[in-house]
Amino acid sequence: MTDTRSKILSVAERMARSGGYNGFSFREIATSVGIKSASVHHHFPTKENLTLEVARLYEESFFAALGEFAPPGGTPESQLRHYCDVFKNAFESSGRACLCGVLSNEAEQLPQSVREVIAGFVSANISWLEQAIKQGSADSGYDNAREKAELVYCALEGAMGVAALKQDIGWITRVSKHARHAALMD
Amino acid sequence: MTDTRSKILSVAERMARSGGYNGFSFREIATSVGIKSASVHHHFPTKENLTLEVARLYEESFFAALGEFAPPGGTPESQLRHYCDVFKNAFESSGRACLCGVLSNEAEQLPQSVREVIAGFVSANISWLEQAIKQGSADSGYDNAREKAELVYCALEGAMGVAALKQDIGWITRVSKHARHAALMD
DNA sequence: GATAACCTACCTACTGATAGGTAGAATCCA
DNA sequence: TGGATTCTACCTATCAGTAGGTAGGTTATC
Repeated sequence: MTDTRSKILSVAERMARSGGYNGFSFREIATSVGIKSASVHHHFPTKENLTLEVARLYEESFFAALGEFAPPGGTPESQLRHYCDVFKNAFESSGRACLCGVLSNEAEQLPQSVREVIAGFVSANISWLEQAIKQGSADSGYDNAREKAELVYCALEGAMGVAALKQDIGWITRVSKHARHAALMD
Repeated sequence: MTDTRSKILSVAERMARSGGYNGFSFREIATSVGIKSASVHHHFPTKENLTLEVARLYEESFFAALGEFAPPGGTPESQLRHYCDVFKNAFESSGRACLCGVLSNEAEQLPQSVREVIAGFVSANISWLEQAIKQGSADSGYDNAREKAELVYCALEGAMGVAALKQDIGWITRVSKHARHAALMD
């Protein structure tokens, strides 16, 4: 709502994507925003609270970019291309991996509420992809759509990690291409 | 060498795989081993030092399980299956993701030396896979071997993350199957 | 005059790291 | 052989710095 509030969320997202849950602090966020850490607590009482909000907004804007449902007009090809581009853009605009991918790798030490949001993000992605792959094929032409959706999602999350490590978007481009191909062939 | 030293390394690996670089501390390790944190510093002067050793040993034992080079006798099919099984076993025996996958997602905040070891792990994996996919095909039957290797690696790292998040090995099984299929088709 | 947004000042707990010491085993040398 | 020395593996105690979080005061806005 407030300008400060959204600045906090934006800085927190950036920091969480670069170092995970344990990789950011109220003090760092405060410094970056230009306020004191106590003021961050005014907007978000606890770290769990803040992280939850960051994760929810991330998912929201991710699916806003994606379109809540796969647009009914497109071919599976065009939809998968669109899906991969959302990931690619997420990396391109930040040089960082997917927030949910990063947090997944700390799952064991995450507050349960955060873990649940992350798990929801994964499920929503798989559903979107499954629908996109199935679309327009009443026949059994695209079998195993759900498993193929899992492949595409996992491949992209993995590629985001490597791309962030090597600071090379090529990994996303190449892995996207082959993952799409795999999802649509048989 | 010493029993204590290897206990420290073992505990550190477990903790790093469950929470990343910022997810473990000298004190936690010490408590788990049954000594004091100063004694951990006796064996490993700095955290960078300790993490470096953990990462090197992880890579070493990973490739020991894999076989330094793809065994010349096997078919690409059998070799890829073997590769996927190494990942699957790594999850099965610990319920945790790949150390290098976890650390990749903190790359930005990692000491450079550690980042380099992780990057080396990725490269070694791609080389192994590329060789396995190419093997026995002097013709152009297996084109784009390197890019397919990247797909397999990224898919598996992604699947390890989701499997750890959901505590469900099925993700690794299913993604492995489709990634292998994608790498060998065309 | 409320309410929101921010501050100073502080707390407890924990971080990686260091200083300095001790018990005991190994090594050296007359 | 036996005393002196050195090394290993740990210890206690402490450091400065940072973590998340809180109490209570100030300022600005409606």
